[in-house]
Parts: sequence; C-alpha cells; structure tokens
Amino acid sequence: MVESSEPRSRRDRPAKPPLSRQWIIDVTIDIMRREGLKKATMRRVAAELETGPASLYVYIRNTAELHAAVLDEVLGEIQMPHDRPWQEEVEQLVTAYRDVIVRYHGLARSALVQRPSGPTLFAVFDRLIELFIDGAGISPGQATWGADLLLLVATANAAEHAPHETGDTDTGMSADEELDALFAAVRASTSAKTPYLAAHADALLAGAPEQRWEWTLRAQIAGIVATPQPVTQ
Amino acid sequence: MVESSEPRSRRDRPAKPPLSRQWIIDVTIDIMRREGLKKATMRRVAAELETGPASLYVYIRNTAELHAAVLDEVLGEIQMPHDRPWQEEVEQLVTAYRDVIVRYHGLARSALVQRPSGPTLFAVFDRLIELFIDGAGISPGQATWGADLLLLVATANAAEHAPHETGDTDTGMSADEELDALFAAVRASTSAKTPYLAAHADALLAGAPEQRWEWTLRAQIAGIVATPQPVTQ
DNA sequence: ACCTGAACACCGTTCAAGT
DNA sequence: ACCTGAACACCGTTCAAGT
Repeated sequence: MVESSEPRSRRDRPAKPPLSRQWIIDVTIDIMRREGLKKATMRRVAAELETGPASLYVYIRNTAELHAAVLDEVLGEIQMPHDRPWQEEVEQLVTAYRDVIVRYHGLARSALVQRPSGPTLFAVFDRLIELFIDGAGISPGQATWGADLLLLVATANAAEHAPHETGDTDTGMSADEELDALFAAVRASTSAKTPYLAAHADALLAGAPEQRWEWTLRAQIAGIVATPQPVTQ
Repeated sequence: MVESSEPRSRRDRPAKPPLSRQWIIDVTIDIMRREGLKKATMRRVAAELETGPASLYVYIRNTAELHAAVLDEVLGEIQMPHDRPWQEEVEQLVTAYRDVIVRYHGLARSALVQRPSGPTLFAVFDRLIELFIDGAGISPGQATWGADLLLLVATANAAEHAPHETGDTDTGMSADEELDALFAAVRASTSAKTPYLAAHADALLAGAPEQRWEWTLRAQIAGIVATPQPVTQ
C-alpha cells in the first residue's frame, strides 16, 4: 500500500514526476474521473505528465492496455460483502461490480472488448464461484460459467447505463432523454407490424432502474442454478 | 488516343453518385464488410463517395447515428424461424441476432452504447414477446423485460466474440491467442488468493463455444420464466 | 437552398536521434 | 540504455463561402 499523501492542488509538485506505470495509471484515472474516459487519451495523459506521448510507450503497450489497467485498478473500490445468505452476497457483489463500472463512465466499453483480467477481477470471480458451489450447491461447471455470465451481464448493463460521451460533454442527449426517445419510438411503432410491442409498451418501460436490475439479477441466478450443463462428449 | 475503357470494377459510374442517406449507409456497410468497422469512418466513407466529409452531415447527424443506421440495416439479414416449439424459436432468433452482430465485427460495441431501435430490431423484439406470452405463458412484464435481457446478453456475447481490430488488421492477438492468455492467467493466479478459481479452471474453460452459448440461452430462458417481477408500489 | 473546401482541434503510434 | 521530439497517418465536426 502506498501512503497516500494527496497532492491537493496537483500543481505543488515542482520536480518532474517519476513516470512509472503506476503513475501513468493514476493520472489516467484522475483525468477520467474529472472529464470522462474520452478525454483520457495517450496524448492528454502525456501532457499531464509534462512529457511527449512517446514516453508512455515505454510502460504501456497501447491504449487498450492502458484502459484495461485502469479498469482493474478501479475495481479495487469494490467492497466484498460478508456473512449474508449466498444469494444476497452474489447480488451485492455483482451490483458493486456494476456500480464501479458505471461510476467510471464509458469504461464498460473497454471491459466488454478487452476482458478485464487483473487480480481484483479474479478475486470477485473467485468469490462468486465459492458462493455458487458452497452456497447454492451447484456443479463447478455451472458455478464457473454462471459467475462468468453474471459479470458479463453486469458489464453490459453498466455499458447501457453509462452516459455516452460523444462530444466534449454529452451527446446532447442525456440517458433520460434517450429513454424518452426510445419510449416514443416504441409507442410510434405501428401496431400492425409489432402488435405485442405496442400492446405491452407500458410493461416494458415500467419499473424503476433498481427494480429492473434486481429482477435481472434474480433471473440470472435462478437460471444459472436451474440449468445443468450439456453433456460433453 | 485510345478510348480508355474504365476499369469496370466500380469505376464504371461516370456520373456522380446520388448521395442519399441510403447510399451512405450502403457504402459504409461495404467498407465494414471488407475492412472492418474501424475503417468505416466519416472521412473514409466520404472519400469513397468522392466528396468531402462535410457533405455527409447533410444526411447523418454524427458517427454514432451512422453506426446505428448501419446496425439496423444489417439486422435485416436475420431469418425469422417458424413453426417450432417456442423455446427453440426463441433460441434460434436470439442466436441469429447474435450471429449477425458477430459477423460485422465490432458493431456490437455500437449496439451496447447506442441502443439499436430500428424497425428490424423492433420486429425481433415483438416476436420474442409473442413467444414468451403465448408460448411460455408468462406475464407481459416478464415477457418484455425478458426479451430485452435476451437481446442484451446476445449483444454482449457478440462483443466478446468479435475480433477486436485495434490496428490495421488485428491486435496482433487473435481471439484464440487471447483465450490462451486468459487460460494462462487463470492458471497462474495464486491458488492461495483465488482457490476456487484455481481448482475449477478446467471447468471454466471447458466446452465448445456453441455449447456454452446453448447453456447461456437456456439459463436465460429458465430464469426469465421462473422469476416474477417485484411488486410495484 | 443546397452543398462543400478548408480549417480547427484533436487522435495513436513509430522511430531516428539525442542524452 | 533509456527516453523523446518530431513526424506520419489518420480522426470528427464546423462553418464560411461558393454554386
């Protein structure tokens, strides 16, 4: 653990920074937190470190690797739950995972493309498998595939809910406005061509986001526990 | 002077192309098919249309909208299954959806960020709701949320399986090589810190991709059917 | 009214050259 | 040996100006 002497104004550092892998990651997270993933570019990070972009390539292979490193670092914020019934622990752990990714807008995109594989992710993964095997009493096959599926769903959900930064700030369309747009599109869809969608648009758009996430999690767990793996030949 | 017969491949169009929204979309799909989503940029599309990039903005608001339009266009390839038991139809439809997105590498990323909402997607959505309500006999709430969840999982799965084009061609790391890397990472993870993962690495990595997808689909359907919605207050 | 050349403000990555 | 200035090859988007 590093003794965190917070640089409170970030300008009170006259000497040039160490320029290590960790320092690069920290600066990247800082930019992301303040201005979004979109601004956390190689060039921007290099500028913040008062050097040229080429220097970063001594420590980081490319942008994808930088984002992956940032993701695992940030996953460290997850609080592991304890002493709860196994279902509750699974739900809390996966929700915590999702929330971290949502918090760092846009990181979800990286997570879906370049699978996170750092130590923190592995710890969460391990705990989920444990809960499934010892708590739910399902087979290692179901438990491991289930844990994987749960993290995939959490990441995808986070990607949907993250504000999409297209321009300097928003798309000019907030997540809420976009929901309204979807609402309108669903309603406008000709009843003749999509009768079920038209008839049940209310049902589709009902419920608070938390209720919906709760249901999603429960459906995942129920499905994972109830579905045996195909027989391998 | 010899009358130079133009190379017939795509140069046999002496008049300038119409330059409509549809034409832009078609050219974009063509580039994507040949060189990947990464190459299907505004500038590149404009160049292919022998005009400046500014001209595209008369018909398309921005890059995100272009990709969304392309996605819905491409979704037209989906074959709707018929006259099968409802579970089978759900599985085939969702698999077809996923396969289309996988086929256009990288499109999955757009799909997760900017929710596809074209007529084709709505048609698939409608059919899924129908199958759930009339086939499975579940509530409209479960049916609509379930259909939404299924498409989310399919999109996320496609995003994972799509080759990530980081450079001109590959990342220098194919999907297979990456799986090997993950395998190695899982194995290398200290048994002391992640004992369950270490003990069940084989189970995690077992099974052919199709078997795994099959299991994922069945787990989704089982969970959706078995999980009632929370009571709305 | 419709279209677009040219400019603005950026990117990632490489490599020859410096210390 | 380690680092980086400068270059290469691109981006998305805007807007004043042309037809």
